[in-house]
Formats: sequence, C-alpha cells, structure tokens
Amino acid sequence: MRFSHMLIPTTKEVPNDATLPSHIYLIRGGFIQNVGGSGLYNFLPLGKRVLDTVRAIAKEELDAAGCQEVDLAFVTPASLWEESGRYEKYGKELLRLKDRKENAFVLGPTHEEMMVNLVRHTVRSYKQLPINLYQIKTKFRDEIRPRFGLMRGREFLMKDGYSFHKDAEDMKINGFDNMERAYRRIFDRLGLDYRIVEADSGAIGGSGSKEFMVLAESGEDTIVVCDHCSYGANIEAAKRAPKPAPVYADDEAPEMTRTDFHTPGVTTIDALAEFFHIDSHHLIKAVAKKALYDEGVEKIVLFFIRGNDALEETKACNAVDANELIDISEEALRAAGLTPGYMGFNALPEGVIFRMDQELRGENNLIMGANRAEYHTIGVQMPDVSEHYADLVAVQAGDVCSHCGGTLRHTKGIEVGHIFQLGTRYSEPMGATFLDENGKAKPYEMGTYGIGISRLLAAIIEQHHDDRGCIWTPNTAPFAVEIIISNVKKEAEREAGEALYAQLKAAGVEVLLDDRPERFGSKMSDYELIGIPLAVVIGKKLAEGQAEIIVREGLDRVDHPVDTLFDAVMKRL
RNA sequence: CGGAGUGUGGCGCAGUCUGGUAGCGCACCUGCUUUGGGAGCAGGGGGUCGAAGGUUCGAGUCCUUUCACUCCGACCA
Repeated sequence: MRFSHMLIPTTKEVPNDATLPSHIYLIRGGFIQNVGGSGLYNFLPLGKRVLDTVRAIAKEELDAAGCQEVDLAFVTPASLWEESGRYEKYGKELLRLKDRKENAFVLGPTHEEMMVNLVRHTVRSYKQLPINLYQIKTKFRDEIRPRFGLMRGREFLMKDGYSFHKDAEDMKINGFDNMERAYRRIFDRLGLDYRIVEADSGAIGGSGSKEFMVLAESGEDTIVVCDHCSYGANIEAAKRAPKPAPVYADDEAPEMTRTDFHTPGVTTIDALAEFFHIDSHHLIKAVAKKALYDEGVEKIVLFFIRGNDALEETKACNAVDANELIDISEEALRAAGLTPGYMGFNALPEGVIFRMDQELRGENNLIMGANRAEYHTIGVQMPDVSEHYADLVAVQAGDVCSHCGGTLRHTKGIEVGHIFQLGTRYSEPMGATFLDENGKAKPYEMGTYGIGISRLLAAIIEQHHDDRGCIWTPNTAPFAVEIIISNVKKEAEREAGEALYAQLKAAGVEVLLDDRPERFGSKMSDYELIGIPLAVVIGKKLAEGQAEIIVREGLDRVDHPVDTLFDAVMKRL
C-alpha cells in the first residue's frame, strides 16, 4: 500500500478530550475518528486493518477450539428480554426503541437471549450437545459516561460466545475451561501482558467467572494480586484472609462491658477512635445506601463493617440482591428515623435492612452507634445470625492472601475478556430445554464468553507505546514493514524504495511505502506515531550504497547495504 | 442523575466582562524555493458565532429558554 494513496489523517494536535495514550495516538495516528463526541468512532483504513487482524486471530483460535461463528440480528425483540427478566434489570445502558407499529425492540448490548432463542428452536437432544456458538459484532450500550476513546465507547465491537451443555460438569470442562485456554492463546498471540482474575458476575448473572485483565496503569478496574502466589481477583470479588487484630503489648486488648456512652460531636470513625483511644479495628462503621429493585422498589440498607475497612459496593449490592446501590442523603436517613453519625444495628427503625461483614462474626468488645443522637454503644457483641452476614469489604493493599498467606496488592487492569459459568440463568426462564438420555426435558447448562475486540486496540496501545506514538505488537500491526523514501524527488531514492516495495509485496509481505512528497521529518514522525514494527529508510546514505533499518520498539537503527536489504528485512519479520 | 465547565471556518483557540462591519495558529488550495527530524516566501478559499425567542438603531457580546458536548463520581467487553 502506498501512503500517498491511503487515508491516514495524522495530526500534530492532541484532541483536547483525550487523556490516555491509546486515545491520543489512535486519533493522532489516523486509526479512528470521533463522530460528534459521545463515544462513537469511525474506523479509518489503518484502524480497520488492525481491527480485522485482531478479529481474525480471535476467530482462528475460537474455530480451532470447536466454536462456530454465527451472526445474530442486531435489533432484537424486547419480548425476548422480558422472558429472561432482563428488560427491566439491565437499566439505561440498554437502548430501547420502537418500530412504526409501536413494537418494542432493543439494540443488543449482549445476546444471551437471542442465542438461547436460536438454540431452543434448533437443538432438541443431548446428542447435539455440547455446542458453542459465537459472533463478532457491533454492540451498543448507552453508557452513562463514554470516555477514553475505544476503551469505553457506546458502540463497540465485541466477540460474544455462548456454550450449551447437558450438565454442569460438561459446561465446566468443555465450555468454561476450554474457553479459558482459547482465550489464553488469543491474548498470547496478540502480545499482551495480562492476568486472569476471579470476577464478580454482574448483571449477566450466573456464578463462577473470570476476567482477562491487560495490566496497565490506566486501567479502569482495580485488581488485587498476590505477590507470592498466582491469586488474582477483581476488587469486586477479591477475598482475603480475615484481618488480624492489632498487636498489643501484654494483655492490653480492649475489654469493655456493654453500655451506652455519651459521645457528643463524635460522628466519624477517626473521631471515635480518638475519643476512645482505640484502634479503629474495634469500631463498627455503618455505611448507608439506597438499594434499588425492580418495579421502582427502594429500600434503605445499612452495611456494617470494621472501622478500618472500606465497603466494596459490588459485594454490598450482591449481598442485598439489589439491582443497584445509590448514595443516600443525610436528610433521607433522618426521615427514615436514622441518626447519621450514630447508626448501629440495634433498635433499627422499621423498613431498614442491614448486612454485616462476615469477618465481624463472633467478635465482641466492639464500639458502634447506639441509634440515638450523641450515643455510642461499647462492648458490642456480634449476633450469630447467618443471614445477616456477607462479604462486604474491599480488599486493601497489604491484606493477607487467603490462599498462601502472601501479601496482597492493588494494580490496574483493562478488562478485555470475561468468561462466565452461567448455568441455567437464561435457559430456565426462557424454557430452553433438551431431552436427556432418559427422555426428560432439562434446561441447558450454559457458559458465556466475551472479548472486547475494539477495546483491545486501546489495550494494546496502553501497554505498547512510547512518547512518540504506537508500538504495535508483531501480530497486530497494520503493516509488517514501512519503507520511507526520504526525498521522493531524488530518482535514485525513489527507485530503490520502489524496488524493495515490489520485492516485499511479491513475497506476500504487508508493506507500506511512504512515497509522499513530504519532508523527512514529517515522515519519520508519522512513522513513529503509527508504530509499524519495522521500517526501512532510503535516504542520503544511498550514495554509499546503504539504507537504514529501524526497529520501532526502542527506535534502534542500523545501516545495511541496499543490495541485500530484502533478505535483511525478511529475516527480521 | 449529582457537581464543574465549554459551545466561534476541518482542528485548537482569542474576541463576550465594557454591544459598533468576525480574528489568530494549525490544516487546506496555487506558484516558486526547500528535502535526514513536522520548512520558507507570496497569493488564495472557507464561519447560519450550538439552536430558538427577546432587548437594542445595531447582538458572537446583554436577557430568557433549550440542545449538545467535555471533565469529576455510580455501569461494563
């Protein structure tokens, strides 16, 4: 391909809303173009080439793992979503629309319902199972806040796969584990440094899920990793060994008899710790939220955790089985009969539900709000009622790994893949069954598997760039090599460049020839910005029979005789 | 949705407070020179000032309404 004929609108200017390297370089390098803000992007020729490459790698590995590609309708009938119960639950990210006859549709953000519908009409017998279907298709999610370019657009290319099995064991082995292996191969081929972590199952439902996280400082997800073993988890699902009590000299661990204590003006954990001269480990923090349920039902819920812990909102949301948790104002708390700053789980007003962190179970000698103004209760003993307890807290850096006793730390990741063991979450409500060996109808055991194809372009660049631009990994680069003719008006340079270009093309190499009448500086800058792994510069050293070979990673340059350039390039590909 | 801000040629911005004939940089077009790190000179094209309404002799500027986008928090591949 000739640069002069290709639409590659590189710019010097940084788009003012772009903060991440991937966003900046993909725009500046002419890979993508923003469409009227708001998380919509056009893929220009360079971006399309990379996208197709990533897509092709995913397809190859999935097909090799026994999956079959299909292509489902993008506009999907709302009735299917009502069957699964997600029409309401999914929230505003789901773009709902009506046709001219007022029939309701949604733009598919994911396609569990569609795929179950496909299979329930076509698969009847256990003999046809397992089956694993996927598509690579544009999805639409009306994101609350699109940002970071391709990282969180509203429209994006996603591979979504679904497997159907006769029982849970087969789903785990031939579905879930098989996909984990396929995903490893895909991300390995893409050249990414990633980590597989335990994850929350979120809105899609089901149990047992893992995320593939590309490690990058700019990642939107916080992941917890162990510095000693291979444990890794999204903060939303991370576990730790119970937090040990502070170490006290001799027998100075606090002991108290239960009583209410006058604590005027002491409304924060820090103030409380200071007031009683006690480590916040022994305090109970109350975090109030409003939980939202289907059909507009709202409940006030209190979460009780240690004073030195922080609430992990996804865990908390799961603990009360809510669709969503939102913040609640102090006024609303007072209106419900609560006393901000002095809340505890004893003598709670009617209608307020609560959960306590599981690590508090069996503890005593704690201090907690007394549910009346200016009083805290000391010497609190935790009640022994199982349904009140759940895992609620965010694992903190320095906490202890529950697997090996090592130290946990936080790091940031970009979620590029997610695999779920779904079970019968969709097949059952949607009446999708097959006949088993005994002729009995059973719902399919399902797995579901996603890869953010367009997001991967951003993830690759987040991990592979320098201060000049992109550095594509060998298997993802839009071209394998770029030939830069320094000055196209010099016949000799032009001829040497054209000759090498013809040779490489004939050899089947994806090669870009920069034959533009630009100055050398702009061509080099564009090369560095676009980030093709290898370049050959035909320039002023041609007089001595030399050309220059540049490796984008590190920008190392070596001179090489022109007459053996072709072989030298081929050797480096 | 809560908080903050911005809408002016393709892109980035000034002009708005204090109303008086729309400007700068980049990009683009033409010509000449230049060609190893985003060139120089000369000439040129391109803007319903987000939208609607109002005040005024006169509105990019003042008032009202509205829309969109961006940034900081809750969603997810």
